[in-house]
Amino acid sequence: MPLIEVLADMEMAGVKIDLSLMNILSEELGKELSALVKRIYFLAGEEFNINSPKQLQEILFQKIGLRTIKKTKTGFSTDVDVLEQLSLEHELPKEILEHRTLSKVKSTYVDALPRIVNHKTGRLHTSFNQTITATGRLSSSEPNLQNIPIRGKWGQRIRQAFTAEKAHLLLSSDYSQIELRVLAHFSRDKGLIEVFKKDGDIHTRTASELFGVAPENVTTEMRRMAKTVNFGVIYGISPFGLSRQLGIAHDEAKLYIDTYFAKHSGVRNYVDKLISETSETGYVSTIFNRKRAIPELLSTNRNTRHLGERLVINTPIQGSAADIIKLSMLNIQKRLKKEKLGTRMLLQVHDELLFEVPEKEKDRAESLVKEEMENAVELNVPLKVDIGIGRNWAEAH
DNA sequence: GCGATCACGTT
DNA sequence: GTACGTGATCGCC
Repeated sequence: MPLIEVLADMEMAGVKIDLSLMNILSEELGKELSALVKRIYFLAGEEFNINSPKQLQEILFQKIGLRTIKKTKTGFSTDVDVLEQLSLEHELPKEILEHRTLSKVKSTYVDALPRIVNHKTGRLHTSFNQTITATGRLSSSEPNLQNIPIRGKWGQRIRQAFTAEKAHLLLSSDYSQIELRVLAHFSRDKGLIEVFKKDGDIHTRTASELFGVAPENVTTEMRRMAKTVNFGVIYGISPFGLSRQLGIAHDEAKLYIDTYFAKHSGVRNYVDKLISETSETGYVSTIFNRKRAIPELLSTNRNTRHLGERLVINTPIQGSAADIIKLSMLNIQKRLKKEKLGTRMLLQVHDELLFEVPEKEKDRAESLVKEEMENAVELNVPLKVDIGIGRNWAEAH
């Protein structure tokens, strides 16, 4: 609960937005969108509401006669996975996807955020909610500043609009692989501990194990797949989920998972033991003893039970990472005050903190933040923090 | 105006 | 496959 004061400070501080850049982006997006709309109407042979999944379904599956791939409660899905498959057979789905991306960026961020800039401060003030999530993470709302785009051209340009005050810089500090380090800690898995103690590349190491090649022979593609497997482990992996995520066969996904657990018996034993213990106690705990009941584990429904198993695995990891960054926020705020620095904490995005730093304080702030985050707790592997500094959030990252 | 639905942004 | 919040559409009150 002492975190409340830190959160209140962050909410009151707010973050500066470059409104003229947002305006430029809005106009560019508007132009690109209207060109797309024209092409889409031409390819569809008629005008319709592109933002209506219902109308889009009729065009794709009835008028054009493309194959249906998966169902929703009320009809056939037109989500990104479906449209990507359909783009192999027709021009239209590709244009729809592009339209979706641009209209999401425009309506949710570029147009919405400037409308709610505070008139007195000229800044954007979010609410950080402390009692919403099941795992102990924070959430952010009105506006949600924890889901600002980062990928692709438009993600970068939107983050360029999050700027520092005059004579200030933005400093972004993020925990490197905190969830996998927490897993290494809980599971005491020898391989995981070794790679983090040596500060090795975890995804390359996993790829080397999964594909049976030396680390120096790991290809980009192998590393990409291994990265997905590592994330899968945190989420409570299943062959079904992994095969869908990687677009590979169920059997191949199962092989990767089996190989992973064969190479990481510490993780396998940890997961097995945790699930059986949780079946007895009914709840899991984080590193600071935050608890979450997992009634799903005892469900008679197989899918719900499997969901319960994933929650048992994921909650202590995600929740412990949340505990750790919250403690570091408290310690950082305490030191900033004690040392009378002008640096202000602005945002928390689960494993990242964003600060606004007076230019002259840059080096002091950097070492203070890094030290407090890396030493917030002592695990049986080191915690590592990457820091970036720049005029805007894109540069700082 | 409200809620359900679909879709999609982040970690 | 975890955890969230928001926008657009659409049917209903």
